[in-house]
Amino acid sequence: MTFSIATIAAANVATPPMPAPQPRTAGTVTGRCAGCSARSKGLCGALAAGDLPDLSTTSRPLDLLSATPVVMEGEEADAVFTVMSGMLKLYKTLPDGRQQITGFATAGDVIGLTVGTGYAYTAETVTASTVCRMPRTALRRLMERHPAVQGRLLAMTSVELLAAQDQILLLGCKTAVERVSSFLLALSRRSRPLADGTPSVFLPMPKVDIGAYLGLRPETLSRVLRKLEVAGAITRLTNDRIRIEDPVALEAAA
Amino acid sequence: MTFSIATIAAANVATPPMPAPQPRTAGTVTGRCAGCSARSKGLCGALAAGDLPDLSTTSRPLDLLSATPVVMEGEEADAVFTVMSGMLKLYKTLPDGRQQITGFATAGDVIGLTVGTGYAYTAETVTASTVCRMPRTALRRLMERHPAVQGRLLAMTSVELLAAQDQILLLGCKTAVERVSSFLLALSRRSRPLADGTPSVFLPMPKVDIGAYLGLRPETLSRVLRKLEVAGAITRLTNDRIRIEDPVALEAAA
DNA sequence: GACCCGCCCTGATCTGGATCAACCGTACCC
DNA sequence: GGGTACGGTTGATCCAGATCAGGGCGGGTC
Repeated sequence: MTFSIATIAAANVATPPMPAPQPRTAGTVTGRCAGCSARSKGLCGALAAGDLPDLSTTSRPLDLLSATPVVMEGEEADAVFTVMSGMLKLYKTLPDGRQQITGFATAGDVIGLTVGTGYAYTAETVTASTVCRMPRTALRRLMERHPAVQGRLLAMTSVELLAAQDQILLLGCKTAVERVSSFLLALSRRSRPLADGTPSVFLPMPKVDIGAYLGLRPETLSRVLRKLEVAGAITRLTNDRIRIEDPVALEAAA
Repeated sequence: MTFSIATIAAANVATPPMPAPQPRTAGTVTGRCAGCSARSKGLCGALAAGDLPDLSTTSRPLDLLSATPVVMEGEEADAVFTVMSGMLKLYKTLPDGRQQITGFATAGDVIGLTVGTGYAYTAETVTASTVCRMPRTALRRLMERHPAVQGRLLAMTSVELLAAQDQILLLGCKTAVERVSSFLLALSRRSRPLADGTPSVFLPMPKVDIGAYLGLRPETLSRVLRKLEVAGAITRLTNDRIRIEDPVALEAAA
């Protein structure tokens, strides 16, 4: 039986870099958020520097090993999490165990938002990650005190909705080759090119997870990647990095 | 060539009940929104009765025939529409013409919301419908004047996101029988049962549209409905109405 | 009335991706 | 080192749903 850290905060937390619970001295606490790498992203970007104490007193960073559940579908949603580093997968599960990954979360993404009382999906780290936990009550208070937070929340939710509708189009209409090509292109737009300028994508998650995101079996994904490689559209540098050789060809395939 | 009424307001508007542009007499205008059947839903539900003039002066109802486009994917998003009656389909189109319906909109739903400058999908009536048009600038002003509107917007967007994620699960994992069963159950939860108390669903849209929503061909949909009928789970009363005979069996199939 | 057209249904066949099975390379552990 | 477990790849086969084809029916028009 696994428990999510939403309810059992001590589970699966990496030992060395976890900061011990800090006293609420304003100085220390403001400094923590001020130096945060995700400071300008997520919900926190909606706040001015002067408002940081409101964040620091309620939020707490957590360093997590890979394969650690953060929130569990259906569990009571008592906190939201901002990803500071690493990558998580978000997925839904059918009663018989089939899983559909609805998205991957990286730095700046906020997970655990919900309209009801329970989380809508399970979130689990795919690499070692750092997330920042904020209780739901604190988020509510933050929204009341800072209307800009609500606006940011609306903008983020709208962007997620757009992405979800694109995914619906992908799953409902596209072939395996089109799905993989679309996926690689979408990732390459969000990542830095290699030193020589050619675009590349980093795939830290296992192939079975990419398949579960695209509605494909890992065998099919493997075959499609090989086909794209033979066609000269991509090169597989390592198991977790692909170089895009011909973005135009990929675009045509997507 | 078709044009959406977002840009050409006079096209495809039904002749008789279309109210002529009204003078801005506060009385008339407040009355229009006060008597609106969608008054408590959509964005308008976030406003108190005293604030109705803010709505009435900027919104305008439109009666539309079936198969009328309201917004077109990619077109400049200069207005949002609240559905007052009827039904619309929302869909995305691939370059080669394949279409994926992302949802159906009924009374109270708001269409045309977007984060960017262009609409994210095409919306088209499937039955004769009445929608209420509000320019985007008016919505922006309304949000500034009434913070509750923004909250309502956030709630509505979040609910849509949940629905989109459920649809991703459906398209990514489920079989044809599971998709159709899930669809019928979801609809039956939102509709009134028949006079004798048994639940039923109303399907005014053509079968090809239901298929495009569920990621199935119409032939497959037809076969699945027949199979469910033979199994005793449903009865097809007319072409556009189905009675749910055995909700438990449907639940099991979904 | 006769005709047409769009929607729906049903049967026959095809196929893209799933499934089943085997193998390989790498990481980890004793 | 050897053993083992896991992720990834490849090949062979299968099948759910797509595609192709034909026919029925109801509504609209002349």
